[in-house]
Amino acid sequence: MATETRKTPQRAAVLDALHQARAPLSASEIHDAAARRVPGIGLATVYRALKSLVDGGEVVSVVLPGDTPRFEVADLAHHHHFHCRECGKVFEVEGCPPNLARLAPRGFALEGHELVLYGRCMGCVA
Amino acid sequence: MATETRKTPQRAAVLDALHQARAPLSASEIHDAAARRVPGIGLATVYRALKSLVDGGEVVSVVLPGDTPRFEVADLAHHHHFHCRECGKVFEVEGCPPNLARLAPRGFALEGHELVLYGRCMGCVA
DNA sequence: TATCTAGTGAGAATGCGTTATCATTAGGTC
DNA sequence: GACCTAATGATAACGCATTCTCACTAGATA
Repeated sequence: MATETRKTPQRAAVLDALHQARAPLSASEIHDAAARRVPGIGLATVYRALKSLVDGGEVVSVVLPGDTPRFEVADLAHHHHFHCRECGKVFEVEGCPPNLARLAPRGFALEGHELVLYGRCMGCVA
Repeated sequence: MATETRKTPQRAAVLDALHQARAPLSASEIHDAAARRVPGIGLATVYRALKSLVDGGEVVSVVLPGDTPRFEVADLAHHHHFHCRECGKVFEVEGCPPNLARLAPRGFALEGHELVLYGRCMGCVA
C-alpha cells in the first residue's frame, strides 16, 4: 500500500496555479500564486507539493538555460518556450522544427530535444 | 590605463584546454585539463582566467538546461549542442533548423534561439 | 468525536558552484 | 638583480535554491 496522500487546500492551490498559468512557473511564482488562494502557505509546502506532483506524473519540470526549474501541467502537447529577455517571462510556443534528426552527428541516437526562443514578448515590443 | 594582464602558464593552460576541446567544457573539466599542463593549478585560478577571457570576448559561456555553465572559444560558427544522456558529454552540432521565426507568437520579436539535442552519442550507442 | 498520522509553517540546515581573502610567487620593466 | 604589483594556491566564505527538522494542525476513517 502506497503512502496515503491527503487532499489539502495547499496542494489544490499549487495544482490550480499551474492549471491557470499559460506559462511554466518557477517555484516562487507558484508560491506567490498559491498564496493568493491560501494565504500563509509556506514555500516548503510548495516544494513538497511539486515533488509529489512530479513524482505522480501530473506535473513536469521545465529547465531553461541559466534559470531555476519551472513547472507546468503534464498533459500539454509537445511544445517549446519563448523567453522574453526584457521582462523575463516564459511563454509556450506551439510547433516544432522538422527534421531535427538530420542535425545529429552520424552514429548518434537522437531521443529528444529542447528549443528555447529568445527575444521580446508582445508587451515588451510595444 | 586598463589593468595590466600578465602572461602566465596557468592562463595559457586554460585557453589551450578550450582550444583543444571539440566540446564546451565545464569549469572543473577545464581545471582537470589545465592541471595536466600546469600541475597544481588552483580552481580559483581557473575561474579567474575564465572570467577575464569571457570579459575579453575570447571565450563564451554555454549554459545547457539543468547543468552548470560550460565554456568554449568565441570564434566558432553558429552551432548547437548534443547532450548524451548516458555519459553526460556535450558535443557540438553543425546546422540550425530553418524558419524558426514562424514559431514565435504573433507580435513577438525573435532575437535568438538555443537548441539542445538529447540522446546517446556514438560511443554510448555501441 | 476519537484516533491516527500525513501535511503544514517557520526557519535552520544543506549542497554546491562560484567568489573573496591573504600570504606568497613570479611576470614585466628598468 | 631589484622593484612593483598582478597572479597564484589554499581555503574560507558566500549566495541561493532546495530540503530537512520539529512541534503543531487538520484530513480521513470508523
